[in-house]
Amino acid sequence: MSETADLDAAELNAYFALMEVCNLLEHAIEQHLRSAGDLTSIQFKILMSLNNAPGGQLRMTDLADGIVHSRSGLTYQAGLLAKAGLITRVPTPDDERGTTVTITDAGRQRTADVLPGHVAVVRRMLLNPLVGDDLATLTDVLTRVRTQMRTAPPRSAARRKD
Amino acid sequence: MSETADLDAAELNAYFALMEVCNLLEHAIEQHLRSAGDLTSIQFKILMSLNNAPGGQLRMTDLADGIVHSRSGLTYQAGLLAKAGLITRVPTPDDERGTTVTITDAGRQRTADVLPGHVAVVRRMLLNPLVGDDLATLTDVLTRVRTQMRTAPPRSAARRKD
DNA sequence: TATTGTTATACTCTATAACTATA
DNA sequence: TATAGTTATAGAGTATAACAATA
Repeated sequence: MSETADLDAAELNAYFALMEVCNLLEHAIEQHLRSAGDLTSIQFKILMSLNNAPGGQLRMTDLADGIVHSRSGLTYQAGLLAKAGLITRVPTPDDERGTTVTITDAGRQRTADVLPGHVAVVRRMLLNPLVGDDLATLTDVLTRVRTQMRTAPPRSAARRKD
Repeated sequence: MSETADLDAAELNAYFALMEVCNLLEHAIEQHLRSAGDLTSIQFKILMSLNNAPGGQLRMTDLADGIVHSRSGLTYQAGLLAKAGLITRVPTPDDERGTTVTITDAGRQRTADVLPGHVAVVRRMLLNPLVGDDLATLTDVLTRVRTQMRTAPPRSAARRKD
C-alpha cells in the first residue's frame, strides 16, 4: 500500500469520527464559554495557563506556546483580556524587552465562574459515553499519535514563519 | 462524583490529547490544502460532498449539512468556488426556490490534484502511529462518543438560530 | 545582530437581519 | 405562512511586515 493510496473504509471512519467529535466538542465549548463568561476558547486557554503558572504570571512568549500561531495574535487577545480587566501587562523586570502577563483577581474569578460549566460540557459530551477501559485506551492511543505529530513536522516545513 | 466536579488527571489527559491531536491535524490539513490547491478545509469539504453525490450535484440545503453553521456562510463559500470555476449554480428545476450546485470538471480535477497529498497528511500524522488494534479501537470509542454527542444537544439549546 | 513584543494594515471569515421569490 | 437562498453589513480574528527597544 503506497503512501498516497486512498484511505480504506476503516481509516476514513476513524478520521471522520475524530474530526466530528472534536468539532462538535469545540463548538459546544465555545458556546458555553461565551454565554457563561464572555470568553473565547483562546482567551480561556490564556487565563487557564496563567492560573496554573506560579504567581499567576507568564511572559508573552511562554504564553503563546500551543495557544496561538502568531505573536501579533497573542498581543491582540491579551489586549482584549487587559481591557476587560482580567490580566495586567508590565515590562519584565530582568529583561526589559519582555512583557510579563499577570492574571488579576477578576481574571481568577472569571475562570472560577466558568470552570464548572466547562467541565460539565466535557463530561456530558466526551467523558460520559466512555465505559470500562475506554478512557485509558483512548488516552493511550491519542497520546501516541500526539507524540508522533509533534516529532513529524510537515514535509515542506518552512521552519520559521514569523 | 458530581456533574461539575473537577476532571481528574486521566480525564484531563484524554481531553487535552484529543484537542491537541485534532488541532494539529487540522492545522496540517489546512496548510496542505492551501499550498497544494488554494482551498480551505470548508471548500474542500464542499467539493468532496459534491464529488460523492450522484451527478456531482446537491442543493444548497443538503450541502450545508455538517459543513457550515449559517446559510449565508455557505452562500459566501459557494460564491468563492463558483468564481474559481470549481462549481456552478443553477435554479433547481422542480423547486424554483432552490439552488442546485454542480461540481465542474475543473472542480473534479482540483480535488483529484489535492487528494493524494491530503491522504498522505492524514496517514503521516494520524494513521501511521496506530498499531495493532488501535485503528479499530479508536474508531469504536469515537463512534460511540459521536453518537452520544449527536443525541445530547446543549442543555440551553435554542433550537433554531437562523 | 538577534530577540521581544507591538502596531499598522489588509484580508478572510462569520453571523445577523432584511429581503426576494417560490411553495 | 413557511421555506430556500442571497445580500448587506458589521464585527471578530488572523497574519504579514515594518517597527522600536533591549540583549
